[in-house]
Amino acid sequence: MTVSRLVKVKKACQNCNVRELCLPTSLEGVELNLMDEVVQQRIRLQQGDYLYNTGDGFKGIYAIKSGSLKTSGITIDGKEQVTGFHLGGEIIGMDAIDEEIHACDAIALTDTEVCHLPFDKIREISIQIPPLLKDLTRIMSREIRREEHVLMLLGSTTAEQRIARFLVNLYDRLQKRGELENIITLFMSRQDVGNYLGLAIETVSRQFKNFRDKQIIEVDKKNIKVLDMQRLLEIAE
Amino acid sequence: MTVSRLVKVKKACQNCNVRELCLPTSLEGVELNLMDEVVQQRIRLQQGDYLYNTGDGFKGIYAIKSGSLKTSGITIDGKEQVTGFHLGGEIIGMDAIDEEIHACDAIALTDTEVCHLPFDKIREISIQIPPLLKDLTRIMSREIRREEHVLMLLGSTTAEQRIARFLVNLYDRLQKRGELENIITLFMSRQDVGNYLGLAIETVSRQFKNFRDKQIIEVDKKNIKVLDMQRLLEIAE
DNA sequence: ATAATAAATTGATCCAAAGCAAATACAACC
DNA sequence: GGTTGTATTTGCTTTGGATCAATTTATTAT
Repeated sequence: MTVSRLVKVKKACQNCNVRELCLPTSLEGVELNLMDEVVQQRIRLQQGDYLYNTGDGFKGIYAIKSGSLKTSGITIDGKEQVTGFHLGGEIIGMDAIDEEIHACDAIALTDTEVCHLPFDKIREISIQIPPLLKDLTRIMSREIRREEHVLMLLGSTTAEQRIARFLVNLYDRLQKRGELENIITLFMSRQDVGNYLGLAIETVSRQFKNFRDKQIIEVDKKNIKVLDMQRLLEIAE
Repeated sequence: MTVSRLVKVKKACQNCNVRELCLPTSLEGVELNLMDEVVQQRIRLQQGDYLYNTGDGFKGIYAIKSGSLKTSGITIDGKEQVTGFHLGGEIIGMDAIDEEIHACDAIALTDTEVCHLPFDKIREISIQIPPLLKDLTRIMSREIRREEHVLMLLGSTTAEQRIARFLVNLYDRLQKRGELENIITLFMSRQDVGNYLGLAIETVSRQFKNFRDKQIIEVDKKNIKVLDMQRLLEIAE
């Protein structure tokens, strides 16, 4: 099902123009340069579609144009473990470069558009255009640091602190992408939040209530309005 | 103190020969190729020495020849958070490539030797020798996957499972490096283990006792002898 | 050696978050 | 509209692991 979608999109959008079709406004210079040179196709995903599955052969990395995805692996005992949420302007799939096999699933959480960046071509062009090589290493380095950051996030002891840090992080990323002032759109389920943060969904729900009671946020299903960012930052520390 | 050590080593070991001086036997091909081209100096660290501090300017990445290090960041509220343990054959410092500032501390847990790999030179040579570019991206990809793996590790609910997974992971890495059969040498303190796994040191201690009572391991201070790997794997799942 | 300091273990208590269960809200479908 | 299935919230109970405190075991210095 996902595969047929991919094929269809491929036909519809060969060599699409980067600037026109595949550029989230939030993309920073490094991604922009890279994409400009190597983008070949745009892929549309509906909510729930897989961009790739664990075990899939590596075909390249993906720049997220719009929408959102989660990456999640399967632990040895068969349970899902969400390892990250990804927004427009970010690049995913770099964990598969080494072994040429994807080590996790990437699933669209909303309708999403990504640009496929064939990695062989990236390498090829990086040799011809040295500044692009710098961009490439910077992008990969950033991903390493992002994951280190998640590790720090999970280091917090209390559920309250984890949720606060999660919200602050998401807020920052959404604001950077020009989303509505003070609104955090949770594009993932409570289940995914809990899984990601190592908390039961009930705990996630109760912490939202906790912050609501303290007049720090307003919760309307998937939309969270931040009323008191100062307090939220204090709790996150 | 660390700085003076670095300077001293620099003088003693300029342009040391890679094959002779800086090669852990466990280094895989990709690191080996890379190092062969760009290694300039070897750095000796004593237990407790910092290879770099958070905020230090980025001077390059480091291939660990022998010994072990931990990387740890400081959370917003000032507490330490261990983000990884690193053994001979691994490469650290790649999180700083993007912003050219180290985002964490790297501290030697035992007497350690590392090879300094200036990153500008790596890029330069990668352009001249394309296979090295592939090696470089593979090494960075591997680091991304390693951190994803840690995230999965922390996803496990119970302390017992976390400790089991931690031991299995360490066992595998040490065996790959040709360490003694069935012996896991804990080169880090219980404090570090607990911090890394998000557990109190008392819990770490009690879980070791738990596995000891179950005849799964034998604990002699820093040395853990695995008596029943099957059981350990079952608990880790 | 012995003292002093730090690391690790063990015991006992307490609490935050998990687990269970039931109720409510939402979405998709006929 | 109503019905079914899913997601979320809320209440209640249980428990795993944190915390506090004391002891034992290492390590370092004198």
